[in-house]
Amino acid sequence: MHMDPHLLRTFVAVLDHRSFSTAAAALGYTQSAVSQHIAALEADLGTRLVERRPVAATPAGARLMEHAPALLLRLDAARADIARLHRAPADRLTLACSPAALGASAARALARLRAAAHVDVEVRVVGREAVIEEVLTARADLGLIDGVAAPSDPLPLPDLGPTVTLAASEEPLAVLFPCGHPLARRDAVRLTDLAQAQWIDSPDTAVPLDRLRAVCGADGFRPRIRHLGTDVHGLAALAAAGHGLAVLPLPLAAALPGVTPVPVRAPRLVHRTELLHPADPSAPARRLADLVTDRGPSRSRSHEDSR
Amino acid sequence: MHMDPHLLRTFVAVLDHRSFSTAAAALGYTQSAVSQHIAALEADLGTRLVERRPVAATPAGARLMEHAPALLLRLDAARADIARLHRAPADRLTLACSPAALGASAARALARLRAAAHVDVEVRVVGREAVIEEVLTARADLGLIDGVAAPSDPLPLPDLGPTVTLAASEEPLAVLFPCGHPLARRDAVRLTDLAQAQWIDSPDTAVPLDRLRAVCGADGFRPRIRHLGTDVHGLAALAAAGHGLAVLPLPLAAALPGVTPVPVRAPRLVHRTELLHPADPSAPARRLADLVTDRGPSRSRSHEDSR
DNA sequence: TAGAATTACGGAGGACGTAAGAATA
DNA sequence: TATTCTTACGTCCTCCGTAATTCTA
Repeated sequence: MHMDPHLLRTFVAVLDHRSFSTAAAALGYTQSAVSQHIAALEADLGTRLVERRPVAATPAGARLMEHAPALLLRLDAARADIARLHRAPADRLTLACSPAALGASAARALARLRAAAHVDVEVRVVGREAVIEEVLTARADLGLIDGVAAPSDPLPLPDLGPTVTLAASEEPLAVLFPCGHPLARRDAVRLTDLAQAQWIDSPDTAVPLDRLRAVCGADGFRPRIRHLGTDVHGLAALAAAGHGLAVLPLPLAAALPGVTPVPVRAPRLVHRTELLHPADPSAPARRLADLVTDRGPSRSRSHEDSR
Repeated sequence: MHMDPHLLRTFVAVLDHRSFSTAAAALGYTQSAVSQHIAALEADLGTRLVERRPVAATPAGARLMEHAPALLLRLDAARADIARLHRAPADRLTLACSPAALGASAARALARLRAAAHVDVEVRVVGREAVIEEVLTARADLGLIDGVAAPSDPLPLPDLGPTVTLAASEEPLAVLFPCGHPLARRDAVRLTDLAQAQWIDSPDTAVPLDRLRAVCGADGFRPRIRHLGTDVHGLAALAAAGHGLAVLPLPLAAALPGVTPVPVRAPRLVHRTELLHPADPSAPARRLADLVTDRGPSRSRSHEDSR
């Protein structure tokens, strides 16, 4: 009865679904049970967490929502971590991948691995958060995740537990302009000059706008339309049609039809791809990690040895 | 019954105490209950987690130990975060502080705050992990934590949830030599040259040796004796007596008796102090934060907005 | 053989479903 | 008034303590 994971799970489900009843259905509970769960949590914490009709988080509930999903994820990660110990090495390697992380170098490494080791590889392209989730919960053996950072800085990844990140590659950034756009003929642009432009918010495919805001230390980058999913070509189509701008790695952007990528000159940033793997990856996973990073058995920074 | 926090709590206690019975006493349970908790966890995860007589973690148990304490801490953090919302602003400000973080600038800021705002301040000096714990669980309003990093790099802090870090200050590093030591007359030393020297492991007071190893990318830095607690002068006494070397910030080290601090030339590192505070600090806490960092109301990097 | 963990068992309390009752759009 | 959440209540099951049992240093 004391912050039970079940309670947290239904709490999250209720806010996700904005409804007790559909949350109950999703979890296989009765509406009544869900109601009791929320009531129990609220009694335990001594505050109302959820506003009913319409269902929404109270300030306290919003606070709890900053913790609960991470807690539940880590709980699953713990279970997965232990399960991994007693699991036969799979014959197939699963790689979770954010769209812009699946660049040429990763593809080449995969090809080499399949040729050399005759390992079946499954590549699953998902959003960035999902990459982390899949690696932590062992639904994927490895993850490739992309983002922007200052050159040779690590990506700021949240709360990974005993997981290891390995730098994979850095590439220049580019802004996608529709072909024929006045700025499309420039050699380079400054992101800060474009803060007031029209942007496409494509948090899972391109660089998320809030990340741009953070990294430029500037406001702006207001989304004009929102693009969900992990389809790079769909994003390119939107950009080509003039719906707004987006930031992608230059090599990837250069291969997209209908858009002209213009390198980002300032601030000095790179598109960085990192390889995520559990603390003790399987042998083929380790193999692939070495291939992707293009170096021999290698040092990597771990997340729990810090301070 | 599904990875209940209670079970995790007793699991951690059992391994901490290396005994079911003393863990039971510490938790206010019966030995029997503890035994049942462990059995339940092991049944749930399908593996033995604890070796009995002597009590020790199995490999799977060690895995779980990489998650359980963090989970429990975050659980407490969530509760504390919510409690903070409905709590009257305290008349007293509590600052948790790692020993080497309490430098001159922090002391000055505290003095100014007391003078300007007539706020009672309680400073509690504890180990680095405890600083994080106290801030997350709202036992302290603010935390000052120190460590080494490359210049203007953030400290690598684990899993802080919705917490904000604010750069406070950077200072040169120094190695503590006993006065009269042959190297004590040098202007500067390289840490890597000293990897094979005798070291004092003082993880809570000086820079932890494993951090030195990580940051130098070198092995060595073997502990000769271990110094626990948070007493800088005790550490200095040990160093002065020639028991081994330790790394501290230069300004602090210069004020210690019996030792000669020699600046670290390479690798290019700084002693960095960061101020930790919850996402919505109380007004006096915010005030102190601004004083410590010596700038007006200020931007800060948050931990959950990443990617 | 003593100290320490496990197993057996019973009672108290918690959790969930059914169903009836309030509340709001 | 219809939908959605809450409350009431009964049943089942879980949890923990007592106490007897087994294990091992």
